[in-house]
Amino acid sequence: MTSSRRSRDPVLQAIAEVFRRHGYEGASLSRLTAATGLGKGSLYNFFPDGKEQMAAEVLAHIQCWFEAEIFVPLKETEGPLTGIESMFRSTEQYFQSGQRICLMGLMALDGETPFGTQIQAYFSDWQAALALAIHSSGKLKEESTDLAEEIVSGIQGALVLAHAQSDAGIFLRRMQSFRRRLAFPCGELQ
Amino acid sequence: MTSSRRSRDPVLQAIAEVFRRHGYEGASLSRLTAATGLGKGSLYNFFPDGKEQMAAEVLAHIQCWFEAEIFVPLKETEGPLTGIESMFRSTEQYFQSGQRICLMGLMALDGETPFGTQIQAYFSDWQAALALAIHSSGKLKEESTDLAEEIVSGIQGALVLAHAQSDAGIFLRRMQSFRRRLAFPCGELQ
DNA sequence: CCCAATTTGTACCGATCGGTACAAAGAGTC
DNA sequence: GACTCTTTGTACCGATCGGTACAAATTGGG
Repeated sequence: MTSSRRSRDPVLQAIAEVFRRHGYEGASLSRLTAATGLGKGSLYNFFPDGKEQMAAEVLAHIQCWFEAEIFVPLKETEGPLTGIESMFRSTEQYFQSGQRICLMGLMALDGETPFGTQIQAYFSDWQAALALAIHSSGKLKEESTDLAEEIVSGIQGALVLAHAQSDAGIFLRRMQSFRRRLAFPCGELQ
Repeated sequence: MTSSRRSRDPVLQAIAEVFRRHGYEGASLSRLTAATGLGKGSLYNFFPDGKEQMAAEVLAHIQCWFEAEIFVPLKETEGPLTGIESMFRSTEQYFQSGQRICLMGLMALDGETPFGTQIQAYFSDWQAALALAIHSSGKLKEESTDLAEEIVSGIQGALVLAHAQSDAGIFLRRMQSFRRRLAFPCGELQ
């Protein structure tokens, strides 16, 4: 039991990578067994409900990671910009400077999956936490939610474009642009 | 022969919708026959090379549409903002105010498809045309390409977020935000 | 060391995958 | 109406799909 908990994490990460590369329908059991190094027997021992459970747990794992590493710092850090800057840094690191894809975004586009609510929660949590941080950095409430929407969606778009062009620079440039946008004290630019 | 050309377009559109909803791997022949109303025989008569040819022609069709309806107006319209505003309007219409997904963006994320160059061309054509229009509206060259990158990627992100939240308002709000961003005369906001 | 519980590999299931073969049906031409 | 040429439906192909059954191997606690 303890060993199952111990080994669950790397397995989940390998599975996540398969979903990222092939989408939900493209993540076949043969690819999943190859990526994890586990046979079907082990895989169905860990995830009795099959592919759907694997995807659900991967998404929950991702949500958890972002909650701990990004949303909480956004909401709790006292210094107004330190939480936001830590978000940018963690985001750049997580997405490997734009070379890695956001599984939540991919599954959102894929549609027809039973994970709509998980995906919805991920994005609204992110936007809410960021809006709060921006607001507490001195901007108006309205402008803060608008900027948060712009940045959260902008990150997704930057990942799409960076992957389409195989150019991680696009992602990093967009992130710098968001930083610049937040650095200005007030709302004179809308 | 003439009838084959005549009926090819609506068939392509039905196929495109299947790819949009299910991705490349999820677009099974059974779904494609159901969506087009054609049997396998007819489908392979139109597209002898099967699914790959269907996807390639769908992407080419999309590229063509954008070229004619968006990129050319962007490059040719004399009035600086009329071309850009027409892009926003056509984009909103094409993506049905954010309820429809960008197949190019989806395929870009899906990866592992043999359409990388087509997707790359689509996005770089769009960005180049938009950058030129922005530049000719009076902004600096550098700022123009940056703004074009921001807007093209921002549109993709807006589509992702709008679909994730099932809220077309997100897409329309982002588009309005881009309009505002371009309305300001110069680059004092960076 | 033994025993119970877990973990693993393998064989197998029906269904569906993308794709082919081919004969019947239509359509246009003379 | 006989002749092509295209379009269509149907049956079929091997491969792979997601998932199950189950016995062998492994593991951990006593």
